[in-house]
Amino acid sequence: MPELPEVETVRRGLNKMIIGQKITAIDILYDKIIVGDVDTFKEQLIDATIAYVGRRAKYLLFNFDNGLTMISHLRMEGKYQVRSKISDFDKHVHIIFHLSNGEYLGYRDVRKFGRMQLVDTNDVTKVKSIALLGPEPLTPEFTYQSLLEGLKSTRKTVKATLLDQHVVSGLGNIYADEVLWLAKVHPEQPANELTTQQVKDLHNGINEDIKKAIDAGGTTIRSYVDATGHSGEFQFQLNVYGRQGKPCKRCETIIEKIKVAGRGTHFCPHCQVLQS
DNA sequence: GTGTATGTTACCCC
DNA sequence: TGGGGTAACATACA
Repeated sequence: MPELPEVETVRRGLNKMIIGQKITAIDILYDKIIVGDVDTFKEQLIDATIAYVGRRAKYLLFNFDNGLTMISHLRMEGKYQVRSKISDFDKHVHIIFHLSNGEYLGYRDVRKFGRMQLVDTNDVTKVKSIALLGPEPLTPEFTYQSLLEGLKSTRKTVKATLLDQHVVSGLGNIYADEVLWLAKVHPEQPANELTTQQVKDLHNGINEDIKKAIDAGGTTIRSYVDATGHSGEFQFQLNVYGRQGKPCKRCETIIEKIKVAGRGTHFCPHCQVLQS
């Protein structure tokens, strides 16, 4: 599913394909994707030109030359596609942007969970969902100290805390399991009980894993492809996610799968021991 | 038909 | 109150 590395890969693909294109028309086939008034959304984007696609955590930021930004979250299965004919889109494409070069940018979302919201570019950081995000990996703001403070402030399980976008943003279920394995931390360990060394290992592991995943173009587990239609390659480097029943790559103990914070959670019962 | 999958928000409850 | 748990969103697939 799209977590930070997948969204970053989509962003890069979009920037190669649609920069400088003007929106000439928009077809909205499923209203609930759009946050706010659908007609206003259309009116404000017609004749606007796409200047640059940015990103904050898992949010794509389509910046237009008229001072507006479209905040787009892919949630579980959202994806963007560029096609030369509308008939090239299937029934799961709910929003179609007509571009000035004659091509079409489609938003496909089987589950319809994704959302798009149009705001003034100057106000993007004031939008609640963006404003409350914690620092993201690979930025100067994501420090050992910031992670330590986020973990120390709660008795929630460390896994739930890593998934909490206010502590560190951009991680989802796959990378949360991966970094816990890297740092040898049990997913159900209360966040405020981690040792200094474990927090350091988590901080390093998050940065390194996210960087490797971006370099690999993200992880394709179920359906993820980037804006150019390519799969990611990081699934071949996963250490625990989806490996239940298989031997741990460090110690050969069989990887287990349990439920933590309502999510499927994979860990090595030998490397990742619950400490009391 | 049933259970499971994932991200985020809403909401109930102790 | 904070926070834990879970439903809801909508669909595909084993």
